[in-house]
Amino acid sequence: MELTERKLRILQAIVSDFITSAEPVGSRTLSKKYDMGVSPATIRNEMSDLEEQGYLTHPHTSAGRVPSDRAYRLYVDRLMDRVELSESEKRRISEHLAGNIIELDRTIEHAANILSEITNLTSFAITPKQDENKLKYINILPADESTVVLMIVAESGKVKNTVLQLKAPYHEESLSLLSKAMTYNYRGKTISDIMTMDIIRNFETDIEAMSRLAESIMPNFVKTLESMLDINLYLDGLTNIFSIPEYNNLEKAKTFLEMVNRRNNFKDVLVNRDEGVVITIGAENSEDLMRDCSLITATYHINGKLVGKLGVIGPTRMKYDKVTSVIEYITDNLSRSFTLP
Amino acid sequence: MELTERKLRILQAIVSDFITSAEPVGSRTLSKKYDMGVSPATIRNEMSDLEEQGYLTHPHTSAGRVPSDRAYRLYVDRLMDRVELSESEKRRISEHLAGNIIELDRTIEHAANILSEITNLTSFAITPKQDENKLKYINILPADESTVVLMIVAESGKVKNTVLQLKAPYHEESLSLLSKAMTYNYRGKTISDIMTMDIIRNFETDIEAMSRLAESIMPNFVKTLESMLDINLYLDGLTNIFSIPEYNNLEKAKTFLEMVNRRNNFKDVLVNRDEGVVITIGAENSEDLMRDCSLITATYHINGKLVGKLGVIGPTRMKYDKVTSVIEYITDNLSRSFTLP
DNA sequence: CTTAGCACTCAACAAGCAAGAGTGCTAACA
DNA sequence: TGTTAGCACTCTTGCTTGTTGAGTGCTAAG
Repeated sequence: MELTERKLRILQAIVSDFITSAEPVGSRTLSKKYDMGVSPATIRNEMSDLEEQGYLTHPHTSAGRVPSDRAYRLYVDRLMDRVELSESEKRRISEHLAGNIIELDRTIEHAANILSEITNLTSFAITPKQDENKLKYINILPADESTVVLMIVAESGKVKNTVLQLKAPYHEESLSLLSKAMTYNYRGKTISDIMTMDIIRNFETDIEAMSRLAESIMPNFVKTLESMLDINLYLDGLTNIFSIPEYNNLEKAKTFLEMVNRRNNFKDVLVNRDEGVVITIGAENSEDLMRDCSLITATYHINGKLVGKLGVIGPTRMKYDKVTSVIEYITDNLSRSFTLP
Repeated sequence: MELTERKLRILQAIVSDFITSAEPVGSRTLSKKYDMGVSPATIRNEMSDLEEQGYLTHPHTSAGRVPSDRAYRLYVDRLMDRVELSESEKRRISEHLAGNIIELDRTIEHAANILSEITNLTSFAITPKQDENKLKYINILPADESTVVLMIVAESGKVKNTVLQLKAPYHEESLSLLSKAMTYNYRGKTISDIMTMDIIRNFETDIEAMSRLAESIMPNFVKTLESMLDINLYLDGLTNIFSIPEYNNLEKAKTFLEMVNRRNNFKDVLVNRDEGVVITIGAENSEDLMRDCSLITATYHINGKLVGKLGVIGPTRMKYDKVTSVIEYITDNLSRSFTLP
């Protein structure tokens, strides 16, 4: 039941032709454009076999053939070639990601940005899960008579701050004391540890002023920690779908946009994907709404540990070779710039 | 050329009917549904007059009448009634905006959120311009052997921080010295002053270690200030347009989404609008792409000064009365929660 | 096994037609 | 003078029908 050399060649021709033209491809076109050395009739016979084996489908009797998910899978696994990015593309990418400031979130946003521009698809990126991230220190700084800034710094370099409105004025010394006490207590613990264990309740101190301060700050400390756990999702190139023939009817465009806009749902899908480059084609996606889409993701690393993801979503007919190369190139770049020397 | 009482009543009926039905309204429907006390024929005569005066249009000979921009303008200025929000809506809004933590950006995002949910339109919000905002202090904190966190606090309570990767290790004392020196220099100055004037170049110090540190930090200080000036734009309910008949063809939906997605352009439009509740209808909008849309914005205040904006964009056929009330209610709430007691 | 030839199928487009909604006008009425 | 009924007219919408072109499947010959 293995495919012959010729069948493979025909299949490859059909897939690449359909990927660029979006039109069902017929036997005549095939034999002309790709000089296969055989006549259309022969190709028809072969195509008929391929259809029987589930690699091709037939929108209707008198239309050409269209690759099935299975054909794309074969194409991705065995037929497609690596694509080397052009110099100008490489330059564009590095320029977008450059900068000696490590601004994690912004850099990732830019990565999603450039990805959608180069691929003309809808791109996305998520920031790493932070739950294994350890706290480095906590700082509470004065801002106003009754306003303070709570600042939490994690070992990864992630910083989060919240402006807090206190009910009463405070003493600056209490602030720095409390900062030190909290840092002493929580340093080196992971964020999720702090959240799940009961250490927060047990935070007690004998110094009266500090204890009152702690009372109003602790709940917000927890909230801020919580928000540090949040995974950010960046989407870009949403309107690109309008130039893709697959979405040239309202119903489909709507479905697509609504699917991607269910951000939490979409985040979950991304979080649960494996590391490395992962391609899921059409019905291989577990989500019903994604059955007509292909998803390509790759992972980037921060200091070789924390893992975030980046990728594109689009119709099953997409330039798998090119897109994969771009995504890999970008995630490599990201990992490198997020790794301290 | 003043409109008679009856013409006004007819116009009001047409506008409200069309706003809910989205169908051209004919004379027969009008006299039946809104018992005007006159026959369809009479109404036809009146409608004919109204059309002559530019309040109504005619998609084609045998269709009902459709209100023009001018009719909506009249409706908004004179005919529409205030709408009181339901208790449950009020509750939903306050719940969304509640919280004793002042997290400016997040609260504003939530506001845009609830606005689109209640109105079923596309909503947006922008954060205030920060250029009149004065610096309160600057803090440079240690994070790693060669990493520091630069933190800038403005008088409004706005906080911004950047993680900086230094080329060489530093002394903690130099950090706190530099923080103090910078604070001393820039406190009380507005952000745009600092950026435009030359004070940055002139930042000099005799202490050797500090000066080297300052050299690598100053450029990033400027960048961070720059990013503080950035106005954030939050959009929500984009996919709502798919349930609006006006956008039930691909071309229009595409145009709409692309217009809103040109974020910088859209930001500019918003920034340049007047304070208070502003309604612009169809061709009243200066932007070409917005000629088919109406825009309603209102302003909220932070501590009675800094001004941000919130609003919706949708087809000219929208529930002006309801939407205006919701927007006003939300901005009032925002202003109140952003004002320290 | 490959190929030429031919009948067959189906989508897409255009043209024609009927039904329905709504108007504009005219003439009669209060 | 304002209001109304009646009627012809217009235009959209949906339906049907016919035509064209692309492409297939099958058969028989090379």
